[in-house]
Amino acid sequence: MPELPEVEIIKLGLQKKIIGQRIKTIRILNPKTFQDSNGKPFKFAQGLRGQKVLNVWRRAKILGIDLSGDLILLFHLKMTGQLVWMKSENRFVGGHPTSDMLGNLPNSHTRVIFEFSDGSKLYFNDQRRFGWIKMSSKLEFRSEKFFEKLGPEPLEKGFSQKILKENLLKHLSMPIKVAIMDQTVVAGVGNIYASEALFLAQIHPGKKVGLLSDLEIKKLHKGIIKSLQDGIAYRGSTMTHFKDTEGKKGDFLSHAFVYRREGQKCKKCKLTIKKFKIAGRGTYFCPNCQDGVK
DNA sequence: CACTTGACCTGTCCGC
DNA sequence: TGCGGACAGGTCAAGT
Repeated sequence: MPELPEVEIIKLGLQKKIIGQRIKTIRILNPKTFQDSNGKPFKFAQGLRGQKVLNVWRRAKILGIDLSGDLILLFHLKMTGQLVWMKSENRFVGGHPTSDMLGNLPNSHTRVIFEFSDGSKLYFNDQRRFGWIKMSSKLEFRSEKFFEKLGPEPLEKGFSQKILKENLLKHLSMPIKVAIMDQTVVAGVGNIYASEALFLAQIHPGKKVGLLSDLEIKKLHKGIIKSLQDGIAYRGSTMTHFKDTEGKKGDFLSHAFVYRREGQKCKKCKLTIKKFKIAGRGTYFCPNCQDGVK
């Protein structure tokens, strides 16, 4: 599920809910999900007990929680991960869950449960079990190369056209869609927002990086930023799994130009949206609006 | 070295 | 109704 906008929505939700709370208990229902910094299942999660949540942050598609006691938790939700927060007694904020929301938790996909000092709980659910939580000390974290290779944050000032071009030029023969999903080129773009950004930039997803003009890179830079901002504004993309911290779906896909719109009319030119595969991933585009591979 | 494919998992949907 | 295959937000390691 989650690309940059979805993780951002979760970050904003958690900041409001858990900063200042202390961890009371942690239940690990799937040992593989909870790992040390080397990816080995963690055996000493009880070290978390009593630690206070100091901050919640995001880098690329990774969510971080800074704790007292020199500890850091990192979360990667991969395809189907969810972080859903509830007040005590498994009740949603705002009352009974609507059809947009989850049923009661834990469910069969709940892998880890954190309980906080006020009785609220944070459920890490993950149908496919690709997602992980890593725990390390701040000291260990600082010396880690974990984030070193990541490209720039596209919604921060450091993401200039110039940087995008420099990073793209390392991958001249790659289809542009694959290149912008490469986390070392730009951080946080995944399969949905890659298709959307390329539509906004009017570039065919299969066009080789080396064939892009400066104007196209300029439009792509804008398109990446715009699609991600819209993703956040509509509170993320839900195909089936993405939920925010209150269990609500995101609405971005009903505003998408191309993603999952195969056979439907282009919102700009009214011709038909097409789908094909690039590097094994479903890719959507408008053959009329997006420049071909010449 | 640059790039592509398969593996990791579970669930759903579609065609036969 | 059942069964096999393709596919689904991501990222590695292994292979070409």
